[in-house]
Amino acid sequence: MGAEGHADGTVGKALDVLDMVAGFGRPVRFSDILAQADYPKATLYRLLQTLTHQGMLTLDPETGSYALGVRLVRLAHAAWAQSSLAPIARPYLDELARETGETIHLAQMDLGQVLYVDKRNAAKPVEMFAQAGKVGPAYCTGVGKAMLAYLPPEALEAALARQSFHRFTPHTLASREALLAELEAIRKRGHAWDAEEHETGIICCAVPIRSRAGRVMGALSVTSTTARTTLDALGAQAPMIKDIAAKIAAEAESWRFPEQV
Amino acid sequence: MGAEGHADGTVGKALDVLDMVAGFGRPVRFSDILAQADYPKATLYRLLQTLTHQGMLTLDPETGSYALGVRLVRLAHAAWAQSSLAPIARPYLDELARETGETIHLAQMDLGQVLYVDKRNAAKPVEMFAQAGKVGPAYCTGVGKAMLAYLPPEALEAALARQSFHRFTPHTLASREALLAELEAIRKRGHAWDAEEHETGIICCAVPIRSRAGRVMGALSVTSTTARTTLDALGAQAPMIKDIAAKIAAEAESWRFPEQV
DNA sequence: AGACTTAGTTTCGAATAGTGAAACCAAACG
DNA sequence: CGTTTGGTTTCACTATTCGAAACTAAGTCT
Repeated sequence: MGAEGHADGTVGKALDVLDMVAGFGRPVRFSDILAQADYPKATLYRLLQTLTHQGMLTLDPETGSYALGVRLVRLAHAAWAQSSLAPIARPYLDELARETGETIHLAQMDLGQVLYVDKRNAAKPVEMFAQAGKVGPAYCTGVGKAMLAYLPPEALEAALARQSFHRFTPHTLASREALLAELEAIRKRGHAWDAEEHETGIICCAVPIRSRAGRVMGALSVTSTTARTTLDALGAQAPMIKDIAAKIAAEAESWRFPEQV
Repeated sequence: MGAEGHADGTVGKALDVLDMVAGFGRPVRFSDILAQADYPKATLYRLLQTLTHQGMLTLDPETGSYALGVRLVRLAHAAWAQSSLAPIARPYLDELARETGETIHLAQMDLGQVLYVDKRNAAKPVEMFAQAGKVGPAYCTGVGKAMLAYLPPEALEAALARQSFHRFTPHTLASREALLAELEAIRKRGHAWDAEEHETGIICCAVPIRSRAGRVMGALSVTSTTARTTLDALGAQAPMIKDIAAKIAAEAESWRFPEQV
């Protein structure tokens, strides 16, 4: 029915609105949202009221503008702590950052997009969640390709359908075919490159984090610049990165079973 | 109708379930949730299905257990980045941590409870979100009392109604009257103490962060131990803490107006 | 001041979406 | 092989939600 995303039920609509408010990145007034959403005035009004009443949004009575509520932050804490990967990977990321002196990314797949879950920055020791939580494209980032390469066919298909294939740089793989060929190469090689495909001057080496059963749980990458190093030099570190990815995977898996309370 | 919390509409119920899953702090199976929630089987099932379909939950097909979804992490990132206080306060917290060498907390009020939004730890430079996002009681923490003291009457009443007044230590103010008297003292003094009221050996000095109009936006605290310092010594730093709180408030406020896009 | 937008809130009958007891299916158990 | 446990589906009933339209409260303009 709806032109876009099939928001099922009231809950879907409410979450849709929530995303919308989040998308603005600043407090928004009723009419701002009304313009963007194609829900009728009264409906939107009720939706906003419900969300506010539930603490997912807050309405500043002075300016009459909505912002994301604290309940989300609370939920988020749980989500992050629970997301099998992030808390477990923490010490390993620290280690990897220390060893390499480069920027480290930990990412997961989210509907064809890359969601950065944690990050270590060469300069600023532990800078997380100010950057982590962001989303990026899958087809032109190291972590994205590393995950795509090991996705089961149906999931890959679903993910591919959501790629924009925008050409960010001259090196961007801007077609489905080019990407598929690259994914094949990644599987052969065992790790993915980002050869300035997303941003000029930025290169990285990424490996998937996979469960023993082969399920892709996330990806880990070491990022640097062409000014500082080369792909080959980064590649020399691939075995170490893979090793750490394996450790994270192992620990993440062994976490599930002893949950008998 | 419902014995407990008045969850209005389907959205309320869905969010309720979400909280529930978050509360477990680990992947949970259908029946775990069913036991906890008092929704009928079929209803809960549909709710979970919707949430999963929406990406707020993920269902691990292997173990058949639900966990919080990535969409939540994405939303949370936005919530944190947008929560007028947290991102602005970042550099100030760093500064305060450097100056005092103690643990710093930034908190907001969430339905009568204290929600820790950011944290600096004396030992580990920047440890956030692993601790931040947690909630704690308001009546027996420094930040909690600092905020309560400056809440408008109705909000204070609502918050008080939600305090458990559990006696954590011999110093806990375990009654409404004792707390009200203390709040009065805090207003006189301009800052709040935590004199081992929540945990033995832990003391802190907290100040509210208030808008020019007087609205309580959050609170800031410096925490230490009785082994290392005394309340009086902490009190000597109160002016500096207040100063920083004022700076954060000012910057947070000046953020709203230039939003004309 | 009076007329005319603009922004947000409320109403109310019709339509839809949510409800939940009960039936059902599939494993695991004894 | 009958039974329990854990999860999914059905379906008639009804409470919720829908959304056009009416309404209120500020601004603006002339």
